[in-house]
Amino acid sequence: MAKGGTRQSAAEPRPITIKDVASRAGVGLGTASRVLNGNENVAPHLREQVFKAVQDLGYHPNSVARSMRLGKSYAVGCLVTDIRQPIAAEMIAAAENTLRRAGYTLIVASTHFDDSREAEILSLLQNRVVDGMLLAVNRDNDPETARRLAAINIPMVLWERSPDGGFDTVLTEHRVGARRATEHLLELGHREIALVAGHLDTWVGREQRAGFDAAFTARRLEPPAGRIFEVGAFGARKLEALCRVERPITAIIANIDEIPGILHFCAKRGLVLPRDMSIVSIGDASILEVMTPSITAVRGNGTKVAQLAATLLLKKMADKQPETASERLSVGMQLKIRHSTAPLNDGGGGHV
Amino acid sequence: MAKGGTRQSAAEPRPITIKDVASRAGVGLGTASRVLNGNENVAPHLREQVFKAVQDLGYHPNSVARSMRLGKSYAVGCLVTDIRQPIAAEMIAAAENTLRRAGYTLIVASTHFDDSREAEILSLLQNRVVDGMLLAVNRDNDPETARRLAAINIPMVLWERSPDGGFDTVLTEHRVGARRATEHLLELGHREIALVAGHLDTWVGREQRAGFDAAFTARRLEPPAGRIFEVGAFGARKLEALCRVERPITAIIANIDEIPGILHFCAKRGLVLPRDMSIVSIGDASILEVMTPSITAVRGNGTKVAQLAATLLLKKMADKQPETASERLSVGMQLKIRHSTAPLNDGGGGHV
DNA sequence: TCCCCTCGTGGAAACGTTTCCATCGTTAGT
DNA sequence: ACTAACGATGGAAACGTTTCCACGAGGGGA
Repeated sequence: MAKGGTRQSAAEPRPITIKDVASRAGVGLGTASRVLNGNENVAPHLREQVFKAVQDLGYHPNSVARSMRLGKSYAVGCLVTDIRQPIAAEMIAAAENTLRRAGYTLIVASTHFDDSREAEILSLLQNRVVDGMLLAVNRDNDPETARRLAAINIPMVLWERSPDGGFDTVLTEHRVGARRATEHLLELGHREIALVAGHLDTWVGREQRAGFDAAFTARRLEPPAGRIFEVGAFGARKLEALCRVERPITAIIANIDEIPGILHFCAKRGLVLPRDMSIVSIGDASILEVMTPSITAVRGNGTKVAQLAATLLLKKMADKQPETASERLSVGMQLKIRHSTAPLNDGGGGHV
Repeated sequence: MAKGGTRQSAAEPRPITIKDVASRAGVGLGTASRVLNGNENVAPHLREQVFKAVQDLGYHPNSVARSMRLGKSYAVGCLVTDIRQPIAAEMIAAAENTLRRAGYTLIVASTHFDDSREAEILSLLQNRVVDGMLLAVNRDNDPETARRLAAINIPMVLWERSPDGGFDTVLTEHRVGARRATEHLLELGHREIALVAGHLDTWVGREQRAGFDAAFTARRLEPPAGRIFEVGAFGARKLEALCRVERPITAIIANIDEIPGILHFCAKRGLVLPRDMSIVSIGDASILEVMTPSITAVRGNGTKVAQLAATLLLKKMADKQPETASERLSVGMQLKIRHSTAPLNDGGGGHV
């Protein structure tokens, strides 16, 4: 119908630019820009006029244009496996906090264990949409990913990933954590201990296994064979099998995500904690404290890790010369002994 | 020392632009741009040459420049109160998923209950750094915030916030959820029920109270006075008081965040669940299923809420005419009856 | 008194992209 | 065979900002 109508009449209002501000304030572009950026060398009355024009027009600077001119986006990317993991959320929150204070915004992305997404996100990076990157993707033995990472030439800090790649890394002492958990159980007399740890192709998973083994070998004990599993590749069937073998397990060290399933299994099978089974969680949460029985756990400090990582990233981004050597920071773990672990019960097992 | 050294020698490598690609491919800028944007009207051999040049040079388009030219950033902001709340993380994950599929990235920010941060973030918006916004900030009775929101003229969808403001909203039926939880307890014979709900200045909190009251009044019962609390403003002391009054409470409906504290209190005081106290959680988690006893809960569906919100936002962003009326979508809640709720025990209370 | 330096100011240039416009070559139709 | 039309192509313009450069005024020192 209105095909021939005046197009101008329905035109959207043109956004207000710094030019509008300058002309309204009766000054040049340069002066307007200087005022807005806090440059001192401007006459006070002109400064006033510019501020008034900004008020009158409701001007908001276009930060995309600013980014373009400056070659900086003031955005930091953060790539995690899954935001829904409480530890990831904790770290994101802490990183965001630190970064925001420095004027950066955080762009969050999840890979959800999908490598193609990881590649997609990493390519976003190279589009310069971010000035730096926090990476918590954990598969670190994939040569393709490593190659891609090495090809990125923006500041980047890795979380919980092998520090051997020459990148800046911030990590939790998972090896020490796992070792301490294991030692705790060994001291209680347990020998038949199962470990449900991170994936083998992640640094975290390997460290956990190393700590587990170290606790045994330091006592001249043989680490139990066939008792080590990956998260996800574990469940009631595996547990059932472990309870049916000649020397059934009496203790489990498991990632916090696996704890609900394990408790469920124990309850169903009539195993009473900690009498028939001792359990240590890798990773802590307030709910573990108030369960019956409360669950012994090794706890990291995701907030601290993230703060360190963010601070390190800020440093790297501020650094003009990217020649400085890569840094490696680590944060300890703490064993919280509660009531899900008890001395080994020599009795005839937990069959009801 | 090297003050007078040749500056050029140490110059950082100039980024590769589309101009470089064009000249290397022996074509004009326009052609290069057309190839990269999938425009069909380009001779196949030129297309080849351009792709080859891209490969050779390792060219990555600068998306900031692209945003600037297009007036679109392909970024969506997401403002939540606290990423660490599992429900928030769930929603962020789902929203990110949906948005990424449409080519958008998600910028996440937390207010941490700090209004000044909220303002700060909202002003970021107006800098056009995002094309749309998902808002889950929940204080909705603050006139200042409402004014600011109304002043923003980019597409925006609100989560779990009063739908009366004329904005597009997606929300969970918290009123129904609270009502169902309350009815469940009433049917079990409980009358002295405490409610620990969201803040009064949030839509969620008000809806929860309304549902709670509605369950009572529908049965011609008087809603209990002095038994309704806000999350955070609750704790062992309040609980203690509620157990010491003339008619002590026999059941609690509480936000999932408060459940650990409540369980802790009950354990310490020797109250056995569900004999001495029935508990319903508002919000669900897998851990609630496997606790002893397992915890009855009303569960929402954050994923669905977020998907709806993201889809709605995409629609709004694609819409040229922002004249369409505001929409309101809602997602139901479900009561999961487990073992933390039981018929009222008429006995003499739970003192051990 | 003249010159030089400094400080404040305005405007052009540049950032890297997309799009529009003009041009050129080719093909088809009369 | 000539013209008209159309499709492919190259390059200028524009997006909104910051920065650099040039210029002018004013003041102080010689």
